[in-house]
Amino acid sequence: MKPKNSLERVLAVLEVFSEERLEWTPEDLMRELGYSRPTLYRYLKTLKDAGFLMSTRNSGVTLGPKVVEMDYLTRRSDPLVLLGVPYLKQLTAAYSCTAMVLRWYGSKILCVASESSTRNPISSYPRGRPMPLGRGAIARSILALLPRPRLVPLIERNLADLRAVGLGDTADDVLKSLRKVRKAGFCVAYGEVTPGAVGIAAPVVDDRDYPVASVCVTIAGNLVTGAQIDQIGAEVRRVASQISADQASGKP
Amino acid sequence: MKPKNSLERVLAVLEVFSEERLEWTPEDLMRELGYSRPTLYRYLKTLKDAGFLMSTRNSGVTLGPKVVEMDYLTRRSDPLVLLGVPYLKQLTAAYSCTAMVLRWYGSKILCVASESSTRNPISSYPRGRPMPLGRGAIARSILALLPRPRLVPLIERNLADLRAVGLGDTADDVLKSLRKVRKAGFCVAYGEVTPGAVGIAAPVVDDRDYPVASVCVTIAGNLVTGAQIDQIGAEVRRVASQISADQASGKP
DNA sequence: CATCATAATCTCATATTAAGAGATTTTTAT
DNA sequence: ATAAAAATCTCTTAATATGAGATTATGATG
Repeated sequence: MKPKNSLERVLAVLEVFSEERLEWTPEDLMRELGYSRPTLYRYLKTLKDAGFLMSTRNSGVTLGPKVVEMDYLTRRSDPLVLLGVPYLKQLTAAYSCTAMVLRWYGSKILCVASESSTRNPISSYPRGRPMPLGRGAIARSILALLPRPRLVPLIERNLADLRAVGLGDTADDVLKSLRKVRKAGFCVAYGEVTPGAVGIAAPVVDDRDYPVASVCVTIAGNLVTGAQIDQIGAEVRRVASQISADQASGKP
Repeated sequence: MKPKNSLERVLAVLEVFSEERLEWTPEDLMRELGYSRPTLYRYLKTLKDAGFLMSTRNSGVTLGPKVVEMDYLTRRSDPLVLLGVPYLKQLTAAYSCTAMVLRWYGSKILCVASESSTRNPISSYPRGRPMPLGRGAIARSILALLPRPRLVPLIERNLADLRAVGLGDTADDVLKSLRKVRKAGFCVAYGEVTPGAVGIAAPVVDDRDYPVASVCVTIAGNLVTGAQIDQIGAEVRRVASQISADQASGKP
């Protein structure tokens, strides 16, 4: 997993930025990445000139405006966003809720589109914030479709969380639970990510039935009955499979 | 301006994506950038693995999810966003308008934060979309503070637009107009970017009085009188200089 | 399902150029 | 004005990025 060529080494600089560490000094970067002083400064200069990084007043660096510009372009080009948003609007029109499309990439779940019809949306996962793998309907709707060899290590890495939300004590139990999710075609979770919020999610798949995203409706728990949840679930599943089909056929 | 080292050459791949061209085929990239087939594919592989690009179904590439993730981090780290948003909320609470902070970077103006208190905001420039340099209060509020040698080529490149909005016929006339803007400390424009919308903008500067951003209030023209515009202008100027001060002192 | 067309990867010799130690210059703080 | 810290420069050497062409995947089509 260690960067080999100089291309990967430059990009590795951008990898170290995280919610926990939004700003880095050259000194710390040298230590973290093991680059020599001239090399690191060369990299930083290149990345700053391209707008990926910018300097802070304390001679540190942060992510820069080029990122903002590219994200705007992503909003206009990502097929899941373009296809998804109209459906999300349908869902938020029908229910007082937050509706989202979340991408499965690397081993992360990332919100890419979000619509709300409630005054103060309860979701704490806006566009771009990675979601936990071990909690919530979204994660499970995706995990349920992963091939076993890919799935097992992920389960093991998140077993504590998965256990906490009652998916089973052992990895095998979790696998069994996920098989049920797979069969149902959607997944419901009560307050696992946000207290008081019910999550209802269904997977979006590519032409090989591999999961690429999830559609999720988040709604205040005290607003819905069990029957309504089933109804919403069916609708979310419909939307997700619709997006899957649109996507596979190159709709937009 | 041509990329020299391999670092810049990889990053140049990301530069070709624009609102006009959101998807590229390897073939077109080879032609556009002049890279050989193996080299280009090597670059694409690296960028895809890092999540900066992703493949489309027609064997093309688009910007990828890593961009989305980084933008989220940018929203949490950019001092102008962090400092600016509370002020923007003040402004939108006081008037029925859209209030924004826009960065000056490269030779572009980029919205980085935006708040609205109107039902259907009229602004067509959301976060990440570059604004034209020759039109609007925002552009002028920034141009007015640029040192002459930096400014003149920009004026010449945008003279058609600048003339169209009545800034003057020659570059010299434009310079004179900008001097007035500089003196006033804020700038007003009527429907230059969006028909029917009045833009009121003031510059944010660094500790050397170099412009780094602009604060702008956009409001429907039929909602405000001349006197109110002056009042808003004073307030926008106050906010901009407040952000400038906060920023220079490392407030957040 | 075989065949063809297109897309992507591989091989390998060579020239290019990244890298780093250490010195030097520039910037910032006091 | 002076010291401390930050950033850049120089130059040699080893490392590696490059591209022509061949090869292998992948996908489309009848």
